[in-house]
Amino acid sequence: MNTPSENSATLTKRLIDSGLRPTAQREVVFKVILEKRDHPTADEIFARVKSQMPTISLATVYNCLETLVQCQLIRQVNLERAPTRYCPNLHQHAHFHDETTGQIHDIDLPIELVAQLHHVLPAGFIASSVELTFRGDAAGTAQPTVPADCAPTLNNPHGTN
Amino acid sequence: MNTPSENSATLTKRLIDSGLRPTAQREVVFKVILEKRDHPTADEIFARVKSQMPTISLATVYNCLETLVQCQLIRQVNLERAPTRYCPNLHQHAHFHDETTGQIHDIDLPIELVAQLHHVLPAGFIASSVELTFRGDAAGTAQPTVPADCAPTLNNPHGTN
DNA sequence: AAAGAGTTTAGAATTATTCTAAATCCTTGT
DNA sequence: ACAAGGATTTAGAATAATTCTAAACTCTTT
Repeated sequence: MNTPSENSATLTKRLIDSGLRPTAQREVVFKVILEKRDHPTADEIFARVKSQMPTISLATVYNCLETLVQCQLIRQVNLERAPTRYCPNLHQHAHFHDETTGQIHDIDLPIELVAQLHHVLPAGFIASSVELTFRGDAAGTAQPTVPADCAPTLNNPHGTN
Repeated sequence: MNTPSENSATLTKRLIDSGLRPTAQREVVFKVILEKRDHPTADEIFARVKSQMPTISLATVYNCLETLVQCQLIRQVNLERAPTRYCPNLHQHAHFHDETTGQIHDIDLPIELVAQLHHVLPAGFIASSVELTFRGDAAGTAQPTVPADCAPTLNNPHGTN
């Protein structure tokens, strides 16, 4: 488990390593994404951030998100015909999109399976990332698969479970 | 291999089975998607269709695409922050998005692997579909992985290879 | 041939995202 | 401390993709 100030320190380090500046806007955007382990859209993030920093603009939120994705602090998730969502879970995992509730669940992926996935690629194809999305119904499941208290974090990228 | 008229017959059957009407617009949209084994956007499809049916509207193309997806005659593919693409290949397969050229390649998926993917789902999660997308570089590869002449078709849904 | 459902059409509306140019904020050299 | 210069933020305009709307059209059935 890591504290907000540890996350903030990591953010600062990553930004500086990439030749970028640690700004209050980048920090608060990152913070609200980590606070809640869901998959918010840019607009949702904008709404959450505004309560803490009422003067921030939507364009800045988009800029910050782009920066955070670049620095590999968050990932981008796209579902069919829906606004882009952002995911703080950097652990290798799949997404399950519940078509009934619209909820997105993180699904753990065994490392061996990920390796196997890469083996399906013909010679010459080098994948830098894989995205696996299931669509269907999660019968009676309202809880996230990865509870917040053992979820992967910056300083513990693979989680405690 | 199947002929255009066989495809058209299948389309008609599927539509009628779903209580929908086989219309000239639906037929021509389906036809242009099958003609070229790529992953066109709605706009690209609109452009191709217009040469054969100049009066068709973009809204109709969107309507037809929705219908075809519903009838499981084509699939929808979404890449990050990019317009939706449509795929005539119904064979279980992954997509490889070449970030250098922007091209999308179909990647064959062994049936066992697909089964394994479903096994990662916790109890209660029933997936009706899976989407697997790789992102990276396809060194020097300009040919599609599934050549058109043995690609899966309506009457031969798993292809000849 | 009238009724009624399904479909198409053009254009407006909406939504998500990116662009632009001016203002502001840091950092660094002096 | 202070000016220069690059990085960042801001508001609002612009763009792109998609969906909506309402009228017209077209089948099919009576």
